[in-house]
Amino acid sequence: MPAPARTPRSRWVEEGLRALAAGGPDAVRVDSLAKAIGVTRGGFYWHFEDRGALLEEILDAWERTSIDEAIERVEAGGGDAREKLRRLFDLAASSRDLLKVDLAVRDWARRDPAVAKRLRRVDNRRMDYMRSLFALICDDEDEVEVRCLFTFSIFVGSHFMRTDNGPRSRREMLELALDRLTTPNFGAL
Amino acid sequence: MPAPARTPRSRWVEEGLRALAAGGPDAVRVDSLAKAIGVTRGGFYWHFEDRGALLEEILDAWERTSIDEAIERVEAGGGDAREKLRRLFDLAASSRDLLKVDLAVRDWARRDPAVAKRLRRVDNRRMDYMRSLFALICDDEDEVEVRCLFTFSIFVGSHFMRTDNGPRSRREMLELALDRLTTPNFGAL
DNA sequence: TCCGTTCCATACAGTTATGTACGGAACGGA
DNA sequence: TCCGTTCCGTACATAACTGTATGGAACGGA
Repeated sequence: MPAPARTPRSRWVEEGLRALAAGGPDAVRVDSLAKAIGVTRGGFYWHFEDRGALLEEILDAWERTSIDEAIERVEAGGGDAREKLRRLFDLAASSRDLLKVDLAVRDWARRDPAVAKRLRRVDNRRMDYMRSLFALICDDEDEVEVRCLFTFSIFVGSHFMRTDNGPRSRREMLELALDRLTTPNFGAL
Repeated sequence: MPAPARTPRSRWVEEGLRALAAGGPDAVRVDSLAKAIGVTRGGFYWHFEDRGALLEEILDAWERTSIDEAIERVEAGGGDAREKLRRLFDLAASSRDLLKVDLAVRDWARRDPAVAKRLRRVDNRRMDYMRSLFALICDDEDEVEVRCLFTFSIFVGSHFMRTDNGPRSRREMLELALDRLTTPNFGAL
């Protein structure tokens, strides 16, 4: 019967995610993954049709863990909408590796329509979830939308910005912004 | 005396910017630039030491045009702070090519410290300029900072997001957000 | 011990890129 | 017409990577 998997399929995907996070899709090279794992490319082509097939599976893995798991974990904690938003933000900021994959995929999506389609699916689900939370905090529909946009923008944008020391530190700024965003009807014009 | 430049140095930089915008730094290949221009690589190495030298000059060009020219153009239009912010936003959203270079540089900066340093310089100058404008609109210092963060985040983040049809269109959303941000003291908590 | 499954190493062919060397071609003055 | 500047084309050496083919090695049952 089956012999144990020494370097199973998942290992290549795992190492692929690491490479993607570190250097984008162009850094996902069969050669370097093999070197990182400590084997030659021999086994790779037993598992995968070609390099493209690996990239697909990498995206599959990212898509699964980045929506389902995330929302699940936030919901599991319970609490009101404000606490959940807090937790969502902390979660997004915490798991360093997953975040880097996320950013790499975002750039990748700019030039690959198939990747863009996947990202759209993921972002829409995240946005829907956020909308449902903000709707519990404020009544006005436009207000909800604007807060979603701000929140999502800060989450994504802040990692692509390189600004240092204005009057306040980055961390302080995010805190301040978050407080604003989770305060009921602060700006119902 | 000097013969006319048929494919001058600047031509390579220009085509390099185009490639960078389209596919990131990895897409800036001496070979493909030559093909795009319609010559062989022969002349390239007369102008540049190597591929790295070209990348440096590409970044130089981006740095020059993306701060100095931008701020200059916004200031040239005159008007009050609100109008200038409006114009700043329109400008940023309009020139498609420059924007794409900007986004490519942002991703690039995540893995190259030298690029990150340049981006920091640029972003700080932009942030300083925005801060000076928002300070004319609202008094509270924290308020100014939060608005800067929101504005910059939306500018950068919205191009890395892939969300469609919430209740309102993307364009409407940005309008709505901008109105909020340029309204004096809307949320002076 | 033998067998099937799972994987690894090695060798090879092909592609695409870099950088170097060098012989010119084109062009505008003098 | 000759010359210097500015480039272009070609050939060559090298490197990095992809994918294929093939012969096994390691391992756990039966």
